[in-house]
Amino acid sequence: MKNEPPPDRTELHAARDEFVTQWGAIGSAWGINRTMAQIHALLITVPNPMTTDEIMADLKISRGNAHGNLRELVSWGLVRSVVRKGERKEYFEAEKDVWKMFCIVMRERSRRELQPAKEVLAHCAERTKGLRGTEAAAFNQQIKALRDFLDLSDNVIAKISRSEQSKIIPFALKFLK
Amino acid sequence: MKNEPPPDRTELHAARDEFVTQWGAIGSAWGINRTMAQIHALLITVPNPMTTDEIMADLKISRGNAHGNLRELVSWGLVRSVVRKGERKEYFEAEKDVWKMFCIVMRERSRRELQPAKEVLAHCAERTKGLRGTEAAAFNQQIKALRDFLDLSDNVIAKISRSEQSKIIPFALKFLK
DNA sequence: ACCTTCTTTCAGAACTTCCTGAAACTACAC
DNA sequence: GTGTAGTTTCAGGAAGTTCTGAAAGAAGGT
Repeated sequence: MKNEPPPDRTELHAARDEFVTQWGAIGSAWGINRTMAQIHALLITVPNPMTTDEIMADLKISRGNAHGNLRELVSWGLVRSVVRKGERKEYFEAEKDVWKMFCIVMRERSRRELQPAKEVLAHCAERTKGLRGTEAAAFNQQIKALRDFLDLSDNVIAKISRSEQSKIIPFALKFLK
Repeated sequence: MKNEPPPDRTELHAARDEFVTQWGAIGSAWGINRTMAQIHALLITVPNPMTTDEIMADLKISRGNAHGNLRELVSWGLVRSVVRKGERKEYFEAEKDVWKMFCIVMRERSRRELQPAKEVLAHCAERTKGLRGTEAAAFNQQIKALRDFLDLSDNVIAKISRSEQSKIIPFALKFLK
């Protein structure tokens, strides 16, 4: 019941493997754990939800590794855990819509990295705002420029990711150039 | 000639130190080497170009470390080296315009990370395009969605960073939401 | 209560990335 | 050529990150 020989299964499997491997490498460059990127790559190109054990076997990784990274992906909202009725095992499936993936990542990165950055800047501005002298003025101005920029980024991300549709960007693109 | 006592130099210096430290930490989260982020933070908040030795002393880092990261910043285009006539030392100064910084970073990351990703996807699409079966079809479709998304991103980055002015974004922002 | 299946945790190992300090190199001046 | 000021390189070590495997913890079934 599990093995009607599917056409070109081997080649498809190999291609997916390549994608998973390479995607992991690319993830690293963006500050994302390699295994996490691999699990994600696997789940978005696979037709059905997978269990921890299947993922372990497929990627040849340990239980602890698979477990931790799956939790992380779930906490980002990129992966959901699904339970099939009558089964105790937990299955995992990824959000496959590329646009939604993008919005999730932007929202999360904004929350996790832009906000802290803004606080740092606010604090620096606070402690130097009373200082006199041209050097202090220049420092303050630079900090302000950075703050304004981050506020703007925040805004863009919020707006883009609220409008849950991909048509917006090609549309807005027309106004640029 | 070097030490007219500047107002609040100490507090300003401390605030800059805080900024440098924290910015380094934030850089890490974005896949950027901590020291590189710190040197950059230092150079964008300092009034005059600095030498390698001054940077080493300020950040308490080794010559090799300072040297390598300065080269890297120069190769990104975020820092320029300037030579003062009659002096043999090399001075470094950062691009301070936040908008230009942003464009540089986007262009570089696109070149260094988006392009490789696109090649990976192109190759995966190539090897599976002839396969039959619904699973292969789904795989192909997903790869295509990713490619389209990266192409779009490329476009956005190219257009935004070509129009060398920050007014564009707030303007385009009006059309969203 | 006990067994089975699945999940979670975590100490230490493996790996990767980054940094240091010293030596080699370059270029100019005398 | 010798000296001096500055730059570049790199082997080895330190620090940081990720992974493993085993053990402990749920949760349900009989």
